[in-house]
Amino acid sequence: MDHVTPLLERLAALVHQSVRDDGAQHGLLPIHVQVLGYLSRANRYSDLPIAIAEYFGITRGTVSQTLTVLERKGLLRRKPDSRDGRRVHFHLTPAGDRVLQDSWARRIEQVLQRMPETGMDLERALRELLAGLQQLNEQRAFGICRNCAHFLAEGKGWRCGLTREPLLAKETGQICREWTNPEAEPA
Amino acid sequence: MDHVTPLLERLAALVHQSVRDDGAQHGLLPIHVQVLGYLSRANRYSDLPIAIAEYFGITRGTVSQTLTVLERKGLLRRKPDSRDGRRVHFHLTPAGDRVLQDSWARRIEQVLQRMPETGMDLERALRELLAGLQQLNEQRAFGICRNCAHFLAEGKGWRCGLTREPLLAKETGQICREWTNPEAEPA
DNA sequence: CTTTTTAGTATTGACTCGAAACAATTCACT
DNA sequence: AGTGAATTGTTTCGAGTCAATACTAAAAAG
Repeated sequence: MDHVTPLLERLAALVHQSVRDDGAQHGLLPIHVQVLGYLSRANRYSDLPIAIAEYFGITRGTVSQTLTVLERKGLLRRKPDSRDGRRVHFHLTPAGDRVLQDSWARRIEQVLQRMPETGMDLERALRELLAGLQQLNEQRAFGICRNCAHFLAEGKGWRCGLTREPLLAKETGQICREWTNPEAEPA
Repeated sequence: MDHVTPLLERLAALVHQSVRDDGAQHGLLPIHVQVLGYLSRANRYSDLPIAIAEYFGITRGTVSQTLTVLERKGLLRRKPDSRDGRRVHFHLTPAGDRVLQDSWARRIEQVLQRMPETGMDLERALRELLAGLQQLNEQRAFGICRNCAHFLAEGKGWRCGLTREPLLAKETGQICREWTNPEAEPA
Protein backbone atom coordinates (compact mmCIF):
# COMPACT_ATOMS: atom_id res chain seq x y z
CA MET A 1 0.00 0.00 0.00
CA ASP A 2 3.13 2.09 0.12
CA HIS A 3 2.77 2.84 -3.58
CA VAL A 4 -0.30 4.97 -3.16
CA THR A 5 1.43 7.95 -1.59
CA PRO A 6 3.57 8.83 -4.63
CA LEU A 7 0.46 8.47 -6.74
CA LEU A 8 -1.41 10.93 -4.55
CA GLU A 9 1.51 13.31 -4.64
CA ARG A 10 1.62 13.17 -8.41
CA LEU A 11 -2.14 13.49 -8.69
CA ALA A 12 -2.20 16.55 -6.49
CA ALA A 13 0.62 18.09 -8.54
CA LEU A 14 -1.25 17.49 -11.79
CA VAL A 15 -4.50 18.91 -10.48
CA HIS A 16 -2.66 21.92 -9.12
CA GLN A 17 -1.07 22.35 -12.51
CA SER A 18 -4.41 22.16 -14.30
CA VAL A 19 -5.85 24.75 -11.97
CA ARG A 20 -2.87 27.00 -12.61
CA ASP A 21 -3.31 26.66 -16.37
CA ASP A 22 -6.98 27.54 -16.07
CA GLY A 23 -6.26 30.55 -13.93
CA ALA A 24 -3.50 31.79 -16.20
CA GLN A 25 -6.02 32.19 -18.99
CA HIS A 26 -7.73 34.84 -16.90
CA GLY A 27 -4.63 36.26 -15.26
CA LEU A 28 -5.40 34.47 -12.00
CA LEU A 29 -3.34 32.39 -9.61
CA PRO A 30 -4.34 28.88 -8.49
CA ILE A 31 -5.76 29.97 -5.16
CA HIS A 32 -7.96 32.52 -6.94
CA VAL A 33 -9.59 29.85 -9.05
CA GLN A 34 -9.90 27.53 -6.07
CA VAL A 35 -11.61 30.17 -3.95
CA LEU A 36 -14.03 31.00 -6.76
CA GLY A 37 -14.82 27.30 -7.13
CA TYR A 38 -15.38 26.94 -3.42
CA LEU A 39 -17.67 29.97 -3.19
CA SER A 40 -19.71 28.73 -6.14
CA ARG A 41 -20.51 25.60 -4.15
CA ALA A 42 -20.73 26.99 -0.62
CA ASN A 43 -23.99 27.70 1.20
CA ARG A 44 -24.73 30.79 3.25
CA TYR A 45 -23.10 29.38 6.39
CA SER A 46 -19.90 28.72 4.47
CA ASP A 47 -19.30 31.69 2.16
CA LEU A 48 -17.20 33.44 4.82
CA PRO A 49 -13.45 34.16 4.97
CA ILE A 50 -13.06 31.95 8.02
CA ALA A 51 -14.64 29.02 6.19
CA ILE A 52 -12.34 29.52 3.21
CA ALA A 53 -9.36 29.59 5.55
CA GLU A 54 -10.44 26.31 7.13
CA TYR A 55 -11.20 24.65 3.82
CA PHE A 56 -7.82 25.40 2.30
CA GLY A 57 -5.84 25.32 5.52
CA ILE A 58 -4.48 28.85 5.27
CA THR A 59 -4.68 31.76 7.70
CA ARG A 60 -7.45 34.34 7.83
CA GLY A 61 -4.98 37.03 6.94
CA THR A 62 -4.06 35.35 3.71
CA VAL A 63 -7.70 34.79 2.81
CA SER A 64 -8.47 38.43 3.50
CA GLN A 65 -5.83 39.56 1.03
CA THR A 66 -6.90 37.07 -1.60
CA LEU A 67 -10.50 38.21 -1.36
CA THR A 68 -9.42 41.84 -1.68
CA VAL A 69 -7.67 40.98 -4.94
CA LEU A 70 -10.65 39.04 -6.30
CA GLU A 71 -13.05 41.81 -5.37
CA ARG A 72 -10.86 44.41 -7.04
CA LYS A 73 -10.88 42.27 -10.19
CA GLY A 74 -14.68 42.28 -10.08
CA LEU A 75 -15.01 38.50 -9.72
CA LEU A 76 -16.90 38.59 -6.43
CA ARG A 77 -18.81 40.97 -4.18
CA ARG A 78 -19.00 41.23 -0.40
CA LYS A 79 -22.18 41.48 1.66
CA PRO A 80 -22.10 42.12 5.42
CA ASP A 81 -24.12 39.68 7.51
CA SER A 82 -27.39 41.25 8.62
CA ARG A 83 -27.38 39.56 12.00
CA ASP A 84 -23.71 39.13 12.90
CA GLY A 85 -21.75 42.35 12.47
CA ARG A 86 -18.41 40.53 12.37
CA ARG A 87 -19.26 38.37 9.40
CA VAL A 88 -18.97 39.10 5.70
CA HIS A 89 -20.46 36.94 2.94
CA PHE A 90 -18.94 36.67 -0.51
CA HIS A 91 -20.66 35.67 -3.71
CA LEU A 92 -19.57 35.40 -7.32
CA THR A 93 -20.36 38.03 -9.90
CA PRO A 94 -21.28 36.93 -13.44
CA ALA A 95 -17.64 37.55 -14.35
CA GLY A 96 -16.63 35.21 -11.54
CA ASP A 97 -18.98 32.54 -12.84
CA ARG A 98 -17.49 32.89 -16.28
CA VAL A 99 -14.02 32.04 -15.02
CA LEU A 100 -15.29 28.68 -13.82
CA GLN A 101 -16.91 27.86 -17.14
CA ASP A 102 -13.91 26.52 -19.01
CA SER A 103 -12.33 24.67 -16.13
CA TRP A 104 -10.02 21.67 -16.03
CA ALA A 105 -12.97 19.71 -14.65
CA ARG A 106 -14.36 19.33 -18.13
CA ARG A 107 -11.14 17.91 -19.45
CA ILE A 108 -10.90 15.50 -16.56
CA GLU A 109 -14.38 14.22 -17.26
CA GLN A 110 -13.19 13.13 -20.67
CA VAL A 111 -10.52 11.04 -19.03
CA LEU A 112 -12.98 9.56 -16.57
CA GLN A 113 -15.39 8.55 -19.29
CA ARG A 114 -12.68 6.40 -20.81
CA MET A 115 -12.44 4.36 -17.60
CA PRO A 116 -16.06 3.54 -16.80
CA GLU A 117 -15.34 0.43 -14.72
CA THR A 118 -12.75 1.92 -12.44
CA GLY A 119 -14.76 5.12 -12.20
CA MET A 120 -17.14 3.77 -9.61
CA ASP A 121 -14.36 2.25 -7.53
CA LEU A 122 -12.47 5.49 -7.74
CA GLU A 123 -15.35 7.57 -6.47
CA ARG A 124 -15.95 5.31 -3.49
CA ALA A 125 -12.27 5.01 -2.66
CA LEU A 126 -11.71 8.75 -2.93
CA ARG A 127 -14.65 9.43 -0.66
CA GLU A 128 -13.24 7.20 2.05
CA LEU A 129 -9.77 8.58 1.61
CA LEU A 130 -11.00 12.15 1.96
CA ALA A 131 -12.89 11.35 5.12
CA GLY A 132 -9.75 9.88 6.63
CA LEU A 133 -7.58 12.76 5.54
CA GLN A 134 -9.90 15.39 6.88
CA GLN A 135 -9.98 13.65 10.21
CA LEU A 136 -6.20 13.42 10.17
CA ASN A 137 -5.82 17.14 9.53
CA GLU A 138 -8.20 17.80 12.39
CA GLN A 139 -10.39 19.62 9.99
CA ARG A 140 -14.00 20.30 9.52
CA ALA A 141 -15.46 17.83 7.05
CA PHE A 142 -17.16 20.31 4.73
CA GLY A 143 -19.79 17.85 3.53
CA ILE A 144 -22.91 18.36 1.45
CA CYS A 145 -25.90 19.83 3.28
CA ARG A 146 -28.43 17.11 2.48
CA ASN A 147 -26.15 14.38 3.85
CA CYS A 148 -25.74 16.14 7.18
CA ALA A 149 -26.91 14.94 10.58
CA HIS A 150 -28.72 18.26 11.06
CA PHE A 151 -30.59 18.07 7.77
CA LEU A 152 -34.38 17.84 8.18
CA ALA A 153 -36.99 17.14 5.50
CA GLU A 154 -40.29 18.83 6.37
CA GLY A 155 -43.12 17.97 4.03
CA LYS A 156 -42.49 19.97 0.87
CA GLY A 157 -39.43 21.83 2.22
CA TRP A 158 -36.23 21.39 4.21
CA ARG A 159 -34.71 22.84 7.34
CA CYS A 160 -31.33 22.96 9.07
CA GLY A 161 -31.71 21.43 12.50
CA LEU A 162 -28.74 23.39 13.79
CA THR A 163 -29.79 26.90 12.82
CA ARG A 164 -33.53 26.04 12.64
CA GLU A 165 -33.67 27.96 9.37
CA PRO A 166 -35.55 26.76 6.27
CA LEU A 167 -33.41 25.77 3.30
CA LEU A 168 -33.85 26.41 -0.40
CA ALA A 169 -33.73 23.42 -2.75
CA LYS A 170 -30.50 24.75 -4.24
CA GLU A 171 -28.87 25.00 -0.86
CA THR A 172 -29.36 21.35 0.03
CA GLY A 173 -26.70 20.39 -2.51
CA GLN A 174 -24.11 22.92 -1.38
CA ILE A 175 -21.01 22.62 0.76
CA CYS A 176 -21.60 23.38 4.43
CA ARG A 177 -19.03 24.34 7.00
CA GLU A 178 -21.20 23.02 9.84
CA TRP A 179 -21.60 19.61 8.27
CA THR A 180 -21.74 16.71 10.72
CA ASN A 181 -21.51 13.02 9.92
CA PRO A 182 -24.93 11.43 10.48
CA GLU A 183 -23.40 7.97 10.92
CA ALA A 184 -21.18 8.94 13.83
CA GLU A 185 -22.66 7.99 17.20
CA PRO A 186 -23.68 11.00 19.29
CA ALA A 187 -21.36 11.98 22.13
CA MET B 1 -19.30 10.44 -12.91
CA ASP B 2 -19.64 14.17 -12.52
CA HIS B 3 -19.07 13.81 -8.77
CA VAL B 4 -15.46 12.81 -9.08
CA THR B 5 -14.15 16.23 -10.04
CA PRO B 6 -15.03 17.94 -6.75
CA LEU B 7 -13.50 14.99 -4.94
CA LEU B 8 -10.28 15.38 -6.85
CA GLU B 9 -10.27 19.09 -6.18
CA ARG B 10 -10.71 18.50 -2.47
CA LEU B 11 -8.13 15.74 -2.43
CA ALA B 12 -5.56 17.93 -4.13
CA ALA B 13 -6.29 20.73 -1.66
CA LEU B 14 -5.83 18.42 1.31
CA VAL B 15 -2.58 16.99 0.00
CA HIS B 16 -1.32 20.47 -0.72
CA GLN B 17 -2.25 21.44 2.79
CA SER B 18 -0.41 18.47 4.29
CA VAL B 19 2.67 19.32 2.26
CA ARG B 20 2.49 22.91 3.47
CA ASP B 21 2.23 21.78 7.08
CA ASP B 22 5.23 19.52 6.66
CA GLY B 23 7.26 22.27 5.06
CA ALA B 24 6.31 24.82 7.70
CA GLN B 25 8.01 22.68 10.33
CA HIS B 26 11.29 23.31 8.54
CA GLY B 27 10.54 26.83 7.37
CA LEU B 28 9.88 25.64 3.84
CA LEU B 29 7.15 26.31 1.31
CA PRO B 30 5.16 23.55 -0.41
CA ILE B 31 7.15 23.62 -3.61
CA HIS B 32 10.37 23.23 -1.63
CA VAL B 33 9.18 19.99 -0.08
CA GLN B 34 7.81 18.80 -3.40
CA VAL B 35 11.08 19.42 -5.21
CA LEU B 36 13.03 17.63 -2.49
CA GLY B 37 10.63 14.69 -2.76
CA TYR B 38 10.99 14.60 -6.50
CA LEU B 39 14.79 14.72 -6.43
CA SER B 40 14.90 11.93 -3.88
CA ARG B 41 13.12 9.66 -6.36
CA ALA B 42 14.60 10.90 -9.65
CA ASN B 43 17.33 9.09 -11.57
CA ARG B 44 20.35 10.72 -13.17
CA TYR B 45 18.46 11.60 -16.35
CA SER B 46 15.81 13.38 -14.34
CA ASP B 47 17.55 15.33 -11.56
CA LEU B 48 17.78 18.43 -13.78
CA PRO B 49 16.00 21.79 -13.54
CA ILE B 50 14.25 21.18 -16.85
CA ALA B 51 12.84 17.89 -15.60
CA ILE B 52 11.57 19.53 -12.42
CA ALA B 53 9.92 22.24 -14.50
CA GLU B 54 8.18 19.64 -16.64
CA TYR B 55 7.12 17.52 -13.69
CA PHE B 56 5.47 20.38 -11.83
CA GLY B 57 4.42 22.37 -14.88
CA ILE B 58 6.30 25.54 -13.97
CA THR B 59 8.87 27.54 -15.92
CA ARG B 60 12.60 26.96 -15.88
CA GLY B 61 13.10 30.41 -14.41
CA THR B 62 10.98 29.61 -11.40
CA VAL B 63 12.75 26.31 -10.88
CA SER B 64 16.09 28.03 -11.07
CA GLN B 65 15.15 30.39 -8.25
CA THR B 66 13.68 27.64 -6.13
CA LEU B 67 16.85 25.58 -6.46
CA THR B 68 18.94 28.59 -5.51
CA VAL B 69 16.95 28.93 -2.31
CA LEU B 70 17.19 25.23 -1.48
CA GLU B 71 20.90 25.20 -2.14
CA ARG B 72 21.41 28.23 0.06
CA LYS B 73 19.55 26.43 2.84
CA GLY B 74 21.93 23.53 2.46
CA LEU B 75 19.26 21.01 1.50
CA LEU B 76 20.76 20.13 -1.88
CA ARG B 77 23.95 20.45 -3.88
CA ARG B 78 24.55 21.00 -7.57
CA LYS B 79 26.90 19.02 -9.82
CA PRO B 80 27.60 20.05 -13.43
CA ASP B 81 27.12 17.31 -16.00
CA SER B 82 30.46 15.93 -17.13
CA ARG B 83 29.35 15.40 -20.71
CA ASP B 84 26.80 18.14 -21.40
CA GLY B 85 28.01 21.56 -20.36
CA ARG B 86 24.52 22.99 -20.26
CA ARG B 87 23.18 20.56 -17.70
CA VAL B 88 23.32 20.66 -13.92
CA HIS B 89 22.39 17.76 -11.64
CA PHE B 90 20.98 18.25 -8.16
CA HIS B 91 21.05 15.81 -5.29
CA LEU B 92 19.91 15.97 -1.69
CA THR B 93 22.26 16.55 1.22
CA PRO B 94 21.71 14.63 4.47
CA ALA B 95 19.82 17.69 5.74
CA GLY B 96 17.57 17.47 2.69
CA ASP B 97 16.91 13.79 3.37
CA ARG B 98 15.98 14.64 6.93
CA VAL B 99 13.23 17.00 5.81
CA LEU B 100 11.51 14.13 4.02
CA GLN B 101 11.66 11.85 7.05
CA ASP B 102 8.58 13.05 8.90
CA SER B 103 6.38 13.60 5.90
CA TRP B 104 2.62 13.56 5.48
CA ALA B 105 3.07 10.31 3.58
CA ARG B 106 3.39 8.43 6.85
CA ARG B 107 0.17 9.83 8.17
CA ILE B 108 -1.64 8.98 4.98
CA GLU B 109 -0.47 5.41 5.20
CA GLN B 110 -2.33 5.12 8.47
CA VAL B 111 -5.50 6.16 6.74
CA LEU B 112 -4.93 3.74 3.90
CA GLN B 113 -4.39 0.83 6.23
CA ARG B 114 -7.86 1.36 7.60
CA MET B 115 -9.36 0.81 4.16
CA PRO B 116 -7.69 -2.38 2.95
CA GLU B 117 -10.41 -3.39 0.50
CA THR B 118 -10.69 -0.12 -1.35
CA GLY B 119 -6.94 0.33 -1.25
CA MET B 120 -6.30 -1.94 -4.19
CA ASP B 121 -9.06 -0.41 -6.27
CA LEU B 122 -7.75 3.02 -5.42
CA GLU B 123 -4.24 2.25 -6.56
CA ARG B 124 -5.39 0.87 -9.87
CA ALA B 125 -7.86 3.67 -10.47
CA LEU B 126 -5.34 6.36 -9.57
CA ARG B 127 -2.79 4.86 -11.92
CA GLU B 128 -5.21 4.99 -14.83
CA LEU B 129 -6.35 8.46 -13.94
CA LEU B 130 -2.80 9.74 -13.81
CA ALA B 131 -1.98 8.28 -17.18
CA GLY B 132 -4.98 10.05 -18.66
CA LEU B 133 -4.19 13.33 -16.98
CA GLN B 134 -0.60 13.36 -18.05
CA GLN B 135 -1.65 12.72 -21.60
CA LEU B 136 -4.19 15.50 -21.35
CA ASN B 137 -1.63 17.99 -20.11
CA GLU B 138 0.63 16.97 -22.97
CA GLN B 139 3.21 16.03 -20.46
CA ARG B 140 5.96 13.56 -20.16
CA ALA B 141 4.80 10.53 -18.23
CA PHE B 142 7.62 10.38 -15.67
CA GLY B 143 7.27 6.65 -15.07
CA ILE B 144 9.46 4.22 -13.18
CA CYS B 145 12.62 3.10 -14.97
CA ARG B 146 12.04 -0.64 -14.81
CA ASN B 147 8.60 -0.37 -16.41
CA CYS B 148 9.95 1.54 -19.39
CA ALA B 149 10.01 0.43 -23.00
CA HIS B 150 13.76 1.14 -23.09
CA PHE B 151 14.55 -0.94 -20.01
CA LEU B 152 16.77 -3.94 -20.72
CA ALA B 153 17.66 -6.80 -18.38
CA GLU B 154 21.10 -8.19 -19.18
CA GLY B 155 22.00 -11.30 -17.23
CA LYS B 156 22.91 -10.05 -13.78
CA GLY B 157 22.54 -6.34 -14.58
CA TRP B 158 20.37 -3.82 -16.40
CA ARG B 159 20.78 -1.27 -19.15
CA CYS B 160 18.88 1.69 -20.58
CA GLY B 161 18.19 0.97 -24.25
CA LEU B 162 17.94 4.68 -24.97
CA THR B 163 21.24 5.88 -23.56
CA ARG B 164 22.92 2.42 -23.78
CA GLU B 165 24.25 3.00 -20.27
CA PRO B 166 24.28 0.30 -17.55
CA LEU B 167 21.93 0.91 -14.62
CA LEU B 168 22.42 0.41 -10.90
CA ALA B 169 19.86 -1.69 -9.04
CA LYS B 170 18.75 1.40 -7.13
CA GLU B 171 18.17 3.32 -10.31
CA THR B 172 15.72 0.83 -11.78
CA GLY B 173 13.10 1.93 -9.25
CA GLN B 174 13.53 5.66 -9.78
CA ILE B 175 11.52 8.21 -11.70
CA CYS B 176 12.75 8.78 -15.25
CA ARG B 177 12.06 11.75 -17.45
CA GLU B 178 12.62 9.69 -20.60
CA TRP B 179 10.10 7.03 -19.60
CA THR B 180 8.16 5.53 -22.49
CA ASN B 181 5.09 3.33 -22.25
CA PRO B 182 6.05 -0.22 -23.31
CA GLU B 183 2.44 -1.04 -24.17
CA ALA B 184 2.02 1.70 -26.74
CA GLU B 185 2.43 0.48 -30.30
CA PRO B 186 5.57 1.81 -31.99
CA ALA B 187 5.13 4.61 -34.50
C1' DC C 1 -20.90 44.63 32.56
C1' DT C 2 -16.53 42.96 32.25
C1' DT C 3 -13.80 39.11 30.21
C1' DT C 4 -13.15 36.01 26.57
C1' DT C 5 -13.89 34.38 22.13
C1' DT C 6 -14.70 34.96 17.30
C1' DA C 7 -14.34 37.35 12.69
C1' DG C 8 -11.98 40.12 9.94
C1' DT C 9 -8.12 43.58 8.58
C1' DA C 10 -3.36 45.73 7.97
C1' DT C 11 1.68 45.39 7.71
C1' DT C 12 6.08 43.20 6.97
C1' DG C 13 9.34 40.00 4.87
C1' DA C 14 10.70 35.78 2.38
C1' DC C 15 9.40 33.57 -1.53
C1' DT C 16 6.56 32.04 -5.89
C1' DC C 17 5.63 32.43 -10.53
C1' DG C 18 5.36 34.06 -15.39
C1' DA C 19 7.39 36.96 -18.77
C1' DA C 20 11.09 38.49 -21.10
C1' DA C 21 15.76 38.97 -22.11
C1' DC C 22 20.04 36.73 -21.83
C1' DA C 23 24.43 33.50 -22.16
C1' DA C 24 26.33 29.10 -23.04
C1' DT C 25 26.35 24.69 -25.08
C1' DT C 26 24.96 21.27 -28.24
C1' DC C 27 22.58 19.82 -32.36
C1' DA C 28 21.20 19.82 -37.28
C1' DC C 29 22.18 20.67 -41.75
C1' DT C 30 24.68 21.94 -45.45
C1' DA D 1 34.00 22.26 -40.75
C1' DG D 2 30.69 26.12 -40.04
C1' DT D 3 26.52 28.52 -39.54
C1' DG D 4 21.87 28.69 -37.73
C1' DA D 5 18.59 26.56 -34.63
C1' DA D 6 17.33 24.32 -30.53
C1' DT D 7 18.23 23.24 -25.66
C1' DT D 8 19.49 24.28 -20.86
C1' DG D 9 19.93 27.29 -17.37
C1' DT D 10 20.09 32.17 -15.25
C1' DT D 11 18.67 36.93 -14.22
C1' DT D 12 15.45 40.70 -13.43
C1' DC D 13 10.94 42.59 -12.64
C1' DG D 14 6.32 43.00 -10.78
C1' DA D 15 2.05 41.15 -8.81
C1' DG D 16 0.78 38.21 -5.44
C1' DT D 17 1.01 34.27 -1.67
C1' DC D 18 1.55 33.16 2.91
C1' DA D 19 2.75 33.19 7.98
C1' DA D 20 3.43 36.04 11.78
C1' DT D 21 2.14 39.68 14.43
C1' DA D 22 -0.57 43.17 16.03
C1' DC D 23 -4.77 45.24 15.69
C1' DT D 24 -10.25 46.54 15.65
C1' DA D 25 -14.90 45.35 16.34
C1' DA D 26 -18.67 42.51 17.47
C1' DA D 27 -20.72 38.70 19.99
C1' DA D 28 -20.82 35.33 23.79
C1' DA D 29 -19.97 33.93 28.38
C1' DG D 30 -19.62 34.79 33.06
